[in-house]
Amino acid sequence: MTSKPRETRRSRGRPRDRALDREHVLSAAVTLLDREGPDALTMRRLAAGLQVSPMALYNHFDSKKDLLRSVAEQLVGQTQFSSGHEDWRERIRFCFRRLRSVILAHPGAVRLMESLEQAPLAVFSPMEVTLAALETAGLTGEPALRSYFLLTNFTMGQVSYEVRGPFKALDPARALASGHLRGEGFCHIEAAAQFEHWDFDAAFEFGLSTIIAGSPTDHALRKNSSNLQSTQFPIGPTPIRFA
Amino acid sequence: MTSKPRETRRSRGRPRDRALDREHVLSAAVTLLDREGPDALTMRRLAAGLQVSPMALYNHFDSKKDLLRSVAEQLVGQTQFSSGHEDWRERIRFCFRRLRSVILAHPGAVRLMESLEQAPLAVFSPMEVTLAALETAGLTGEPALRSYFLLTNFTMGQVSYEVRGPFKALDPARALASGHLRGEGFCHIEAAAQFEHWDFDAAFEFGLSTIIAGSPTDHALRKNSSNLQSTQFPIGPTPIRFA
DNA sequence: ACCTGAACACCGTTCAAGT
DNA sequence: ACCTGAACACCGTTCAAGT
Repeated sequence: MTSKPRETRRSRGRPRDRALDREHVLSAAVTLLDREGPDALTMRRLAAGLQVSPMALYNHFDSKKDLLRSVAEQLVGQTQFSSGHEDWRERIRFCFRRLRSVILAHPGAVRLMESLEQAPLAVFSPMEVTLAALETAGLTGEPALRSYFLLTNFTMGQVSYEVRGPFKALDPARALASGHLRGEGFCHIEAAAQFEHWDFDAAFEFGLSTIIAGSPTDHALRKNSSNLQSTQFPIGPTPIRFA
Repeated sequence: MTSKPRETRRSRGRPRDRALDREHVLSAAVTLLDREGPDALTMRRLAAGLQVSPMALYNHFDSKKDLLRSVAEQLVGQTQFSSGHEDWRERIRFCFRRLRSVILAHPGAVRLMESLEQAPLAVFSPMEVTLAALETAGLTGEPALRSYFLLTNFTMGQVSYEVRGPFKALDPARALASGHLRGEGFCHIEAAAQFEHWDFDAAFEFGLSTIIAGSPTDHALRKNSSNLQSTQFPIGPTPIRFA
């Protein structure tokens, strides 16, 4: 796993080639997560991959929780959420497209992040970018926080849904078998199930646009939503895709 | 744990008072989840609470996964998402307020549901209600699905954030210590941290209203968003609270 | 300071056995 | 048909010991 030889390049005489350091452990953890999923990311298997005793990890991390949080931290912490777009709307779109992209690039990271009870600090970077963008649009204080809240919760919710494979459970036969949809039937769901290919990118862009258009900015308050028609549907540039 | 004596009341002679049935196990699982959280919900502890061998549970559930999914199923399956409101907007609000409420009433259910790889069938009940409501507003097909998607992802995202205690990690000192917010500083977050009481109910209602107002219904398309000002901010009736 | 091996208290689940 | 106890292959983590 990550056979990078780890040249010990600081102060050549003494430091004793230690087998581990945080960075090395974290990169091994990410590749383990990517290859075998979040359930495989255990202290013992990670240590085995590093050819080290399980207890060696505890010299660099307080606990498994600490390690998992650090993995999440590293993933979102190394991505750039700010951009130079003039339009504050584009800055917000860029930010959340990036957030979605990092996580989709590491599908196991979704369940990992959901399992954390403390969010990693790095998630505050998108928050800062968004609040700054909204401020230039004249939106501050609690209303701005609510818009940020709406954006981030929608994004994380969609990504979570997306990574799980959305309609895996949408088999009408299964739905029929259970008695849960008794009252209202489920004819609309049956109709919906016919969309066999669901365009997540478009759904995501729709969500962003809807939320941005719905933010009570100065602009929106003064001109009585003159550009509603144009900001509601535009799909914009295609979202960032990872290689 | 749930000392209900379980009168065996069907066909009095024969059926042998079996120690367990699905319903009994599930109710014990819910109380265990509520009292000690999702991590405590193990097969062994659940069995111990029921004074039964761990393996006895496997006569009623295929696996732990099956049991956990059934717990989620029971929680959201027993709530009524449809209502008789005339306004389709109110029907949608009612539906998602209910969804939020059930889950908030069992905070451990958030991590539980996030840990499932297959969603329980019962989550399709809100879907059916929403698609039906949107249809009366003239919205069908893929646009309707997108609006549903936006609503449910926002709701689940907010609930998840809400249950975790949102600003637990928003200590500016911690944020300063890490180098992650180097580029842009984090003055906006610092300002935001001053809101020491965050109104989740209001944030949720704002989200619902924004999404509903942003749905491209017949109505919105014909009248050029005449009621935008009034539908964007209204908080509406107070959300459902559980006893 | 960093790593190890043995040990402890837990997991989910298989299996053979009981009724 | 339903339940049990013993056993297996795993966990995270403590601890005493090595260098």
